Amino acid sequence: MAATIKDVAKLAGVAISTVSYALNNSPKISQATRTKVMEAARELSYQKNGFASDLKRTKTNTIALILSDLAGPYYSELTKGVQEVTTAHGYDLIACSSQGGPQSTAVKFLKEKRVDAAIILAHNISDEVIAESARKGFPIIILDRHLNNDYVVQVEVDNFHGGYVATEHLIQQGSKEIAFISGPPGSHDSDRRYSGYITALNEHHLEPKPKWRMHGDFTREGGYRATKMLMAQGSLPEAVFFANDEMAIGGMQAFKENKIRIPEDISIIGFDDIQLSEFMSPPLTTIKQPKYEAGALAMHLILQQLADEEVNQYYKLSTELIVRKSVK
Amino acid sequence: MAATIKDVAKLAGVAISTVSYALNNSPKISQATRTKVMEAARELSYQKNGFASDLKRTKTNTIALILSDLAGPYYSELTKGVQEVTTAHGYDLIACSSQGGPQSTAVKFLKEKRVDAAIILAHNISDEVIAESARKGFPIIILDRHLNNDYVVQVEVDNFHGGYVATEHLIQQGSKEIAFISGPPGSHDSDRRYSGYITALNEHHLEPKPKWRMHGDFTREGGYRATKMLMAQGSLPEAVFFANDEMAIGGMQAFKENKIRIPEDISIIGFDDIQLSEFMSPPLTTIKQPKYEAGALAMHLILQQLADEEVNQYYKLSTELIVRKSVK
DNA sequence: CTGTTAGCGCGTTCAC
DNA sequence: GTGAACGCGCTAACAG
Repeated sequence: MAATIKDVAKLAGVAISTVSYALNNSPKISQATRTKVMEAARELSYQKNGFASDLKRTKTNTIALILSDLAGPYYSELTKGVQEVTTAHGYDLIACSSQGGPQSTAVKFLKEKRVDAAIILAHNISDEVIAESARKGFPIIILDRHLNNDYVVQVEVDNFHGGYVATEHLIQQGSKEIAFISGPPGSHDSDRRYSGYITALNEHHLEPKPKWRMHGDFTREGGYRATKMLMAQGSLPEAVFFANDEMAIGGMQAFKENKIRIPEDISIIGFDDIQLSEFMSPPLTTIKQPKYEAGALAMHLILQQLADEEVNQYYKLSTELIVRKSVK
Repeated sequence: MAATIKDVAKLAGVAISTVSYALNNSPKISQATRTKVMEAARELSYQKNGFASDLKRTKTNTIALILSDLAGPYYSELTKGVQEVTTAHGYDLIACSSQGGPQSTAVKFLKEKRVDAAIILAHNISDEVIAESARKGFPIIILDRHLNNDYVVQVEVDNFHGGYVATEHLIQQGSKEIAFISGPPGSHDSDRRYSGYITALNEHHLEPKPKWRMHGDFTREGGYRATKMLMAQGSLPEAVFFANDEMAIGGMQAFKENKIRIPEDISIIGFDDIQLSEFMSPPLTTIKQPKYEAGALAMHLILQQLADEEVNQYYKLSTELIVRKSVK
């Protein structure tokens, strides 16, 4: 059905290679021939098969942004950073999801050399898969974990410091009993934020209590459930540090249902500074991540590596406390 | 650097075709040989080149979801609908952006046969590009426009009826002077909503006034600017129908800055029911689109077409009025 | 100079 | 279980 280069050659009455040269603007071809070829191509509405040329060129010119869930509340600022740099340098960008584990689209693209590089922000992709895919000439940037691999570069937000600052802020504002709602088990980001929390408590000689630690999973429902469990314990902490904003929003919902007022009865702080935060009532105090910068940096690092330049293996970006109204 | 099937064949001491069969679990290969091959593959950490096999198979097994902006506030419910159906049927899904016009990743993937089908929700892709890409055996579903083409199927939300219901609701609640803030020029969705608005006005013998019509562009800033312009006219309408929620949110901001209270001083209604709407203060009354359903339906239609089944050329899904607190 | 021949990239699949 | 053609386009080397 669809026309191939062969058909165009036949119609134009020239050799296949001539068509290729003409269509790729090689100076070898005369204007007359070029026009003839173009016309034939138009007539057959010929479109080259992208795979065939990628195959030959062993270069796809496209970068994959791998997210745990395409539909998720993923970081649009980050995507914007990636996208802008990508486009500015003439590369193509595709986003794919790692849902489905080893069968996922993400894994397929990572392994089968379908892209020239990848940026990964997908906690549900295993370290092994990344390690297996990493190879010379195929830069991978990871945004959500540590991994020691020569071919993998890490761009990390300073989660530890963010967690520390959040907790410190709660303490400064007068809280002593501070709960922590974590992300999914094994989440590197959540763990680092927790470390910051613990460190801040320790510095102020406050004791971290196990009952003030609940597990969420970075979702709104998870935050809601964890908060309900917190309340079920009978006594309430003075403040809660949610490991991300989504969970904080779920928590606010839970508190509201139990007529617990924020910040009068309890202080709340989140992490991420997602768009919704400032629209909550009260607006959510949180830790802002430089997401746009992270995305842009990741993409820059890829470009440098594709250009065979040396880059460091590790980059850390700092966070910022955004004070709004959810902390007393 | 990277190992090819040839290397595996050499190491395993078998023919290239044998490796291919073994790796694809063909019954033609004995268990012993299969194991030998697998081992060689592992040793070389062989990964097939996805393009080569797609090329040969002339099938990619992947579907493209084309959005106007990967970073935009795109419809995550829609994506979820698409994603779930796609995954359930063993297809892969990639999302790409049409930013950059004819040079965009979206256009490249559409034209160069890099995917088996596409779902388009990207007002900045031209009808021509779609028409040029449409061909037998390459299903395209469009969610945001009309287009008469044998190879293109349309899934549309009933924008006309949504616009009608929104306006009707404002009228029922006592408004007579109703402004309409439109989307970007040429937006099919916006136009249909506008028609619904006009029809409702007419039915109630209310006259649409040009001064109550402003142009936004579906962004928050656009809604903000349009609203400022509306206010600059001196007199205010009793209600405003924003062609989407993002603009309504921008509008609310503008009203707030001018100390105009919602809904006491002016009623507001949006369109889309994006996540933020219910968190606004006051919560935004709006028209909900069945986005998940639209996505799932689009993907189902693709599967049917890939299976060579006949499908209709046009599907319409209905909208729903969500009453919250922004209308008096 | 213009345009052609031939081989390549890598994996799949048919005929033997 | 193997050899070889094939999918489609690119490009070095060569002939006109």
